[in-house]
Amino acid sequence: MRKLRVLVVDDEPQMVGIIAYVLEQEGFEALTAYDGEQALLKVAGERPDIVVLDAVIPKIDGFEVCRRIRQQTAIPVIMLTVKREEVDRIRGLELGADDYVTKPFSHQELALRVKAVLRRTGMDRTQERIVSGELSIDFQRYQVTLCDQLVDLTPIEFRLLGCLASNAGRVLTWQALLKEVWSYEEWQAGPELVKVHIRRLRKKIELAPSGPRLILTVRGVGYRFCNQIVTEP
Amino acid sequence: MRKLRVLVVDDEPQMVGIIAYVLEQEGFEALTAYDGEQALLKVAGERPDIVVLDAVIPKIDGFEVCRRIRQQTAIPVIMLTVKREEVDRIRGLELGADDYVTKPFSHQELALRVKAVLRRTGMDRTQERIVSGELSIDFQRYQVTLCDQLVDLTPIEFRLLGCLASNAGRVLTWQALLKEVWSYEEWQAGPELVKVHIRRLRKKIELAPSGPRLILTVRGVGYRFCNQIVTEP
DNA sequence: ACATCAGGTGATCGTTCGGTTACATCGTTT
DNA sequence: AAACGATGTAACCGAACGATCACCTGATGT
Repeated sequence: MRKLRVLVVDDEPQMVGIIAYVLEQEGFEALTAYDGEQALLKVAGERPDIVVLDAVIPKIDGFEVCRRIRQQTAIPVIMLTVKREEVDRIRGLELGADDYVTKPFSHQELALRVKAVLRRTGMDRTQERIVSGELSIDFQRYQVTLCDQLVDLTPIEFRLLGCLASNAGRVLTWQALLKEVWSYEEWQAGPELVKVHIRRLRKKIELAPSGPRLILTVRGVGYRFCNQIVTEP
Repeated sequence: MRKLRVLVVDDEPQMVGIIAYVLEQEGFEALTAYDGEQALLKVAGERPDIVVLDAVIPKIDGFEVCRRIRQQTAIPVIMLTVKREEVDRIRGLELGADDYVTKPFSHQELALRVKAVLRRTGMDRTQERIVSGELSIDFQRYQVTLCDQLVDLTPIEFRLLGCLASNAGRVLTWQALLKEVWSYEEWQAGPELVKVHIRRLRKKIELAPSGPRLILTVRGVGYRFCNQIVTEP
């Protein structure tokens, strides 16, 4: 499960350092930039999951940076400002920032806001458990239970299931799965690899492996994890 | 809820005073020492929960003090140095310090680091004991008992157990353990180091070392401390 | 109805990972 | 100086794991 990446932008290196440190403690990966130009470059090049952006920065100011980011991408932005009164004024500007935090702020508060924004925007992958009917996946314990019985999965099986389940409802192609689960490019292995592992996974978690109810195959496309009970014809 | 106790060591009384004040504001209890000899005596006599240690102090220098503390106890240490470049050089020295802070530092930052280290190393324990079945870990006395019998653990073994037990249920990779128990970066040692120490620890606390019930291995991932009885199919 | 193709199934083989033991090193103790 | 205990390193073994293949099954289209 990939770490979420935060781009921290501020002109004071000390502030950047502290914020980066705090967020790293909370399990994020921190990227840094010290002016508006750098910020936009890093956004384009590194594709962070969220940006924490000071309003007053050199080259291009924070508001403009925010506007451009939101114009070109869907990456959420949290803005830092000094004055509380400013917040209301800024909100009117329709910059599209997802949240505003006034300096000074507690570190806890910032971390909470970052998480909250990610959760709201649906980018949150920090989820620790997925429960779907009789099946429960615990990412912290690396444990899967089916009808309250422990199921013993290998690392790849676990990642495969995790990948499918956290995209429940969506169809994933074998190429996508290769990339997510194996970190392979599609030329590094064929669809057989995925097939075999899907098979083994089904054998372990499906009550009737030949009539799968959780991992459904969408012919010609890929596989889809389903949490709803399917009515049989 | 017991207050966590911090030993602050520096040769400048003023600096000691400031640090102590800041940490007291944050809810810690502060002890003080002004040279290396005093520091070691206080560590032995008072058993603080964490030590904040300046590099340049009389009698015995900070690095040596750090090394000795970590050799004889599991108490985490934060070192203060003047030069930022020094930090990288020192990190390589395998002193085992848990974090490094360069002067000058903001008070906020120091407090934050202290808390972070305590959280990471699992020595956070406002809780003083962890009891899991026949096993009991006493963080105040640095003692572990198994079936009411004292078990003699080395400092590393104690830290390892403490780290696993205070993250009970969560799987910790060997990289994470290296970082939290040894304060190593992952290139400084391989998985063998962790393997061997896990083995030694199991030999001492597991009733049947080959069928471990407390320290479980999750193949391909890491180790997990388990406090619940798992029903096998 | 038949050919074709995607997906399912089972077996096999080389590799990896964790457990284990033995040994080298360093500091401390006697 | 010798002995000991704690720690780190290296080598080996065996079981578990993962990749590939060969073959089967069932759907689809002409």
